[in-house]
Amino acid sequence: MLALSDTCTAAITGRGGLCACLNATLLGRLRAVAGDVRLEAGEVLFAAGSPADALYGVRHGAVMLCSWVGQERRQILSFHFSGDMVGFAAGPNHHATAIALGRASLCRIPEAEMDQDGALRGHVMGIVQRNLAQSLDMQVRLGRMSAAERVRALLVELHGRLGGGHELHLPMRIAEMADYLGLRPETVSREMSALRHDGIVGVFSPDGMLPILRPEAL
Amino acid sequence: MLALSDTCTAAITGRGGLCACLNATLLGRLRAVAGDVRLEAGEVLFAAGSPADALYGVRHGAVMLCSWVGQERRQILSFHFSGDMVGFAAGPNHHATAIALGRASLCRIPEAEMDQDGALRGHVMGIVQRNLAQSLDMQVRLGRMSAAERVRALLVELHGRLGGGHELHLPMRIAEMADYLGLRPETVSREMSALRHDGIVGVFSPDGMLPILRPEAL
DNA sequence: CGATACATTGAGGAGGGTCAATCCGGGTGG
DNA sequence: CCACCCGGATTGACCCTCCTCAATGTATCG
Repeated sequence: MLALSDTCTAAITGRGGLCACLNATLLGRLRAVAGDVRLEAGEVLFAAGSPADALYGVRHGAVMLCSWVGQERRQILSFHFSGDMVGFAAGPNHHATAIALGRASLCRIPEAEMDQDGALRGHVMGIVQRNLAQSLDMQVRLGRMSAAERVRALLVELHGRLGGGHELHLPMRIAEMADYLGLRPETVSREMSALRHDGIVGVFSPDGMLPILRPEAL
Repeated sequence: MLALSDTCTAAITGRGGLCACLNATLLGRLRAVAGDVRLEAGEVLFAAGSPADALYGVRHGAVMLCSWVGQERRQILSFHFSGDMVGFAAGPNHHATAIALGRASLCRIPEAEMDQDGALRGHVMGIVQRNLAQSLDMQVRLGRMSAAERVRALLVELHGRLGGGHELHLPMRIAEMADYLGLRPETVSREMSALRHDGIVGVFSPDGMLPILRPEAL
């Protein structure tokens, strides 16, 4: 259980994950040191302030990175799905809290492993840069887009990251979408209703399924 | 002019800049390959879509990273002052435009140089991670803070980054602060007036000087 | 079948956007 | 030396988007 499972390799190899493009030697080294983490919905992977001593690769499920202003106002900084990495920190400690959105399994790569391998570092560098680009995108949405535009942008993003098609399985609730988009749940719900009335999406079923009737209209 | 000047070294060594903590050998190598860029106010360092083939270190002056929604709505993603680095991109091309806020001078380090040195790469990695943390902070501000809180947060940030004291030299106009904070210039001006009425700051003179009367009250 | 959790919808209010007038300092030209 | 102008900051009045609060609907679970 301490080695990267085959399913992990399959999952993490896709879409620019950590293990993609690594040669057999490196992959073997990683398998040898990677730990295994399993979380239930709502469980904390790491908390803000805790030591940042490992990177995590999402095998199955989804994880979100959260930050709080006071005790009440939550901002979700990012969603991480199968194949994504979480756990980067600028300093010795995490500045945000990572929480599982549903049942999730991840592999854990100790920080120390990074220091020993140049190719690995370079690879991780690319991932961090993509995370940065993603965060800058969010700055634009939060700073300059209307509620309707933000909801559409989220659906476009998730449609792309979760593999397109005419049905989208959203692993989060309306409340999480709202806290990601800097809106209230009621506002997100209203915008979703508007998209439904325009025939762009279908009904958002409680199990997270959202039919995308006209993907191009998003 | 193609070597890092002493003033550059002095500037970039501070506060986690690129050259800080590099040993003499590395610093020498960098001096040998670093180019020199001088910009007037409003000039473009690089544009969105142009090839990302170099990193830049700000010697003097200030640079901002901008993104546009349509042709009208501008979002300023970050400000970069003396000692900061700009130019990271997730792909082969820039996703945003870098513009000088006033007269600025920078050193230019070709991308190719990165690939040849592990220590250099590791150093740059730390800088990218700090940029990411900064961007995530902005997500929180833009998503969950009121206009008053955003303006105060900006002043706290600039007060810290521009070297504290009881007077702050802001290299940008109200319009740029607004586009950074996701607000309108009128709103920023109103909040600054409120801070002035509360005796926390003084009058914002046209040359960019802002007295900070009670730094602790921010 | 009630209880709970969440989505949805409605009504009303507030924060910040929009538009416009005024102010203010600096540069220019007579 | 002064009048004029120009760009940007400031302030006011009004309005709109989104928030707030509350009621209702709906699916899941004990």
